Amino acid sequence: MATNTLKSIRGMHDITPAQMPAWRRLESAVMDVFAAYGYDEIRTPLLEKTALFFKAMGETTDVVEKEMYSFDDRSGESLSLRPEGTASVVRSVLQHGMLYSSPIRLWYMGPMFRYERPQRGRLRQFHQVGAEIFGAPGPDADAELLALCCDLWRELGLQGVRLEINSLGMPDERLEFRLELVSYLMQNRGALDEESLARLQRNPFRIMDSKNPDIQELLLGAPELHGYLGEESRAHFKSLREILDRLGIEYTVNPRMVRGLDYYSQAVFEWITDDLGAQGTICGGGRYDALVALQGGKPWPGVGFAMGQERLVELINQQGALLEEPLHVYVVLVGREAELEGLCLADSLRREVRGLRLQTNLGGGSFKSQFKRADRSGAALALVLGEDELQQSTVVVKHLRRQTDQLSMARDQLVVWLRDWLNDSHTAMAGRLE
RNA sequence: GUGGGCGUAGCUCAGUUGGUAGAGCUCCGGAUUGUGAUUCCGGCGGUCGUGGGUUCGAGCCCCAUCGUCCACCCCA
Repeated sequence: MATNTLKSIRGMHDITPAQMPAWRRLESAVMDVFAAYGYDEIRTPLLEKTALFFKAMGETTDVVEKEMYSFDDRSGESLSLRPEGTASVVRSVLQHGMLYSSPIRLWYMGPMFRYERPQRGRLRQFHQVGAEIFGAPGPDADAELLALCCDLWRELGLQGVRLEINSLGMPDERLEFRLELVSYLMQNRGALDEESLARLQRNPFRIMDSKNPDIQELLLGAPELHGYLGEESRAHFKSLREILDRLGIEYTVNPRMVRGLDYYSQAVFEWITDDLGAQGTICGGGRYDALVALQGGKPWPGVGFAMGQERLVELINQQGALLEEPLHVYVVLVGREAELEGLCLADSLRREVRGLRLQTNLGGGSFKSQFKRADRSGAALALVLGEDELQQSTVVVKHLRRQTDQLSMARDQLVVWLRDWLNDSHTAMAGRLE
């Protein structure tokens, strides 16, 4: 590559044609599953006012504090590329008065941006699929989202994805716990590492899921959040667990799990895999009953999740089945007249044989080189149009993946022949999937 | 923001104690001119990430810088 060729921005990757089968597999499964649950799709702008994310996500979270792509537009207003989807969806739902018909179920998919140091499973432009339910305060809504995730994993053929859940309680319950936790940690501040000390004032909950073993040991003697939960919070969590048990969805309760965004309350959850290195959370979410009010609406219950598409795509490549859509037909055209005739033939075949994927040779070339391209194209069949065929008004059909004699047929028989062939290959495909 | 590994052809990599670059795959062409994926032959393709320094001489040593990967932090 030339030395001064421009490259893409750090942490922002092309999704190349070679990667598309896994992406399409994921996205078509996502659409199927959301359709099965009756969710409506929503798309919001990639840019929002910076203030939106400050309000929604909390000013001291790492994401808004140091990971946002923010800039002033030409009128001097601060805008940011969205670092997540929920804030925008809440904004949109309020702006368009959608809550009046609640409960509503929404899903979205698209790129998000965070200025982080890239590593495995973490990019600066990454993609999320998310869902939100507004206006359903009960644990049945939480459970529905988890069941939906479960269906998606099954649809994608993913193994070894486990569910961890926790309850963060209500804000006032958490506040009381926070005071006790901080005071416990202050008494043992000698045992804290530098990072934990820094978090002590600003975000003490994060100390709970520290990976430092010494800290984990210290926490064994610390107060437990669950002890501070009120009647309502405990009932919500208990009921959620009952529904999950009934649905046969396996989970473990992880009392140390906290989530990085300030707006969560009550039930939170993560779907985790061990097959992706350090960034093993492929889906995370929970309830955020305070968020709508935070953005200036009436208090309104909400619950949702977001999953990382890049992480899912990597899992699909490891263990899922890909959605291949190979070419059916490559048309070999030799000679000026055959090229013209062939373009017309291709045109009518695409129109008359529904679902046919057909490519014509471009740029001429010998029979030899055109067959080479036909082979590389992945097509199952080659149609050949040369001088001989032109004269006889025929076309040659050759199987590229099977050892059979090629056959020559009249041009007007081709449509019927191809329809039959396509039909047969579909039933053969279906047979293999059974 | 912190730590470590790595940057040589489009891809995967080799390059021995410093002596002015190689392989495999891919791509293009050919093996008596209408048939691919096997085989054989040939060809295209690199100022060795970039900029300095040491040296008669640097892909190799030193410094800086950028990129990339992995981990921390954080998160999906």
